[in-house]
Amino acid sequence: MSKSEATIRDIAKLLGISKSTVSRALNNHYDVSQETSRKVHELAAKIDYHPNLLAQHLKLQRTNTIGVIIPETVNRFFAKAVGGIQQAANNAGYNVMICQSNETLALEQTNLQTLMASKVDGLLVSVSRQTDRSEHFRYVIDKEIPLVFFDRIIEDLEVSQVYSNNHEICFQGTEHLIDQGCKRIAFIAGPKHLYTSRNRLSGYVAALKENNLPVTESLIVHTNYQVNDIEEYIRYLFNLRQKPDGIFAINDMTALEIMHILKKRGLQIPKDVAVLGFNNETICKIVEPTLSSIDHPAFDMGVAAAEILLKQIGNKEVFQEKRLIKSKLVIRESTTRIF
Amino acid sequence: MSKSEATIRDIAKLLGISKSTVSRALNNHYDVSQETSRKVHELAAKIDYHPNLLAQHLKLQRTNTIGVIIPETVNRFFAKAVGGIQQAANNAGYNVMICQSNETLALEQTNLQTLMASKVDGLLVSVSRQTDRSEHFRYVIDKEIPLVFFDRIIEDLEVSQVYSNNHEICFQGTEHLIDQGCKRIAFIAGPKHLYTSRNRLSGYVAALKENNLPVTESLIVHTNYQVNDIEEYIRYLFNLRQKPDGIFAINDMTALEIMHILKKRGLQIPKDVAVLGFNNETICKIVEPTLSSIDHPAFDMGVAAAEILLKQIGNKEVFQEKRLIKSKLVIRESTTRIF
DNA sequence: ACCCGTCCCGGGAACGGTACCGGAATTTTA
DNA sequence: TAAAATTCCGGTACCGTTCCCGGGACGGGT
Repeated sequence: MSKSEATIRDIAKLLGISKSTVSRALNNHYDVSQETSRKVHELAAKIDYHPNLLAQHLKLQRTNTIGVIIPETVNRFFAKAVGGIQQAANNAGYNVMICQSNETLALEQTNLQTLMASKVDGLLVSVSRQTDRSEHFRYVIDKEIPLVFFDRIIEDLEVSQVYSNNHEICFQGTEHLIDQGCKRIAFIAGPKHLYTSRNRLSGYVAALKENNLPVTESLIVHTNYQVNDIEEYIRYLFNLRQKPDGIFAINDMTALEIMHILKKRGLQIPKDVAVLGFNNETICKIVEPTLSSIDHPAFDMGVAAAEILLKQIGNKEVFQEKRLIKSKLVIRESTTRIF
Repeated sequence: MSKSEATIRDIAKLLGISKSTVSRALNNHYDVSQETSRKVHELAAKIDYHPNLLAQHLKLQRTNTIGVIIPETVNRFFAKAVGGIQQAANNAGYNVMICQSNETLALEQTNLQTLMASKVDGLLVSVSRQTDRSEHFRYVIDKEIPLVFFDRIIEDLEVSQVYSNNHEICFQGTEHLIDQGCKRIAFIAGPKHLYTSRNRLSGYVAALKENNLPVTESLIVHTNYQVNDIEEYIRYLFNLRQKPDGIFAINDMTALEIMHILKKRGLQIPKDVAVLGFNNETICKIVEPTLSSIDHPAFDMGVAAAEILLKQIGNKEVFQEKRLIKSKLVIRESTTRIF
């Protein structure tokens, strides 16, 4: 008895009415008398009836769930973004199904398949660092399933996107380092083809040019967001004839590791080398010296992405919205060389 | 045409056979000739047929998805655990639906409702820090839905659980501090009624008693995993007549903040005060001094929990499995006072 | 007395699959 | 050559909803 759930026709039978009437009553439709409606609701509560969402979704052809594909939950940026997505979705009565691509294209593709097979009403994605093609997303677009990219977007697809001012903020960050007297600024960049890292790098380059500093290829290091080979990069950088006096790192973890290595080498921060991170995690405030960073509003981006997607799911006419969520430069001790 | 998906009866019509045959062919059942099976598969591939999981699940009365309720994804422990869960689940052909309770009982309860309404095949949960009752879980158990707790478990429920040696490892950690010559060890504990923090605290107390040290109430501080009031706790601790010479903190973030505050106060670590963290995050290795910590195997716990749950979903006879995943003490500079 | 609205309600067809069961066609066995 | 077994397939019910459509009851207007 506790095995099989109560259904709408159990209520119908018990009340001696038809299941269509019960359905209408439960959905507070017209064409049902106050009296029967009350009886239905009472009985439903009594026998602990819960509608079977599977059946409902099959019939209604929508699932009230949105699918999310992110590279990794252990990446704090995405963990926070997921928080924002869930908040916005839940407020609108939607559920969220999260998949991780583990930064691989293959998993991203299969994630897409399973989410589509699950008939999600829309998709939120931030691509993996391997993703250098977009056919799988075109497929989604062809099927007219609402799709919104956030943070790591693909530009040449005609879909909505939530992005941040990567170029501008890195321009600003680099200029800040220049203002502090840095002449040779190294840039620890992300994977080359990734939207975010490409634009961040271009911001750095633009700032150098704007300030008549040479753009030195050897000072630009491309990483793949792994932490393990940082030590080697640093060794390389500080074996150059002219060593860097400032480092702009792609994320805070990398920046912290760099600071650690520099300190071991007897270098002072920010006196000998200024270090600027990215993401502005809480750790920045409680490290020695405190780490300047770029505040990258993950939660807000998640909220924005979800909002746009939900709007898109509501309206059937397709539209494209590109929303900018600005990052901000947060200056702390690690880049303060002028008092 | 691209709007409505191809169905099993489209294939049937096109091939002039019945949909039951198509269904059998697609599922590689018996009772269908090689010839027709081939034709069905070819056509399915050609018209890009994908089975509608909603319909399948409704008919089959199972969804191949497991529900997960965790306090927060931004908590790295749970982010990692989710990684393990997803890996194990995907390997077994299961999907994962993740919900966050945001550390509140209310959200935990509604999460449970939505997951059950979605007809997940089983549930994996780590309770919120507010959770001090278990009725909502009893409800799940009554419905005979497989349920496995991990890390933050509820002991008095007869369900499977994956836990770690909280008591033992904190005993060991505390004894390590004692071995390093600490006489007055403060313990920054978590919420009182939480399984993990309760047992960690008891391990600390047991170690003190075992080593004939007094258990001083004023050295035990209960936090709620928020970071903001740490400064006040430290001020309190170091205003005591006899100040602590060792601190065992509930997590690494707290430990780091404590180190930061102590350094600002001119205290040396580990000379004046030894500090021991919990979770062994990567940051421990790149901070000054490097932070000793407890390695708490999140990923493995996630894998174990998922494995047990899947086994439970497979077998219909209910059973209870309690699996221990051991934490390990990792000693670094912050607690090394004897050379 | 008839017609027409309004108010409720029930029957039944979907949604897209799966599975039981029965039966026709073909092959094997007696 | 007839009976039995095997192979393959179709019809149909069902999973639990929603919704369209038709219709009965009742009342008021002509």
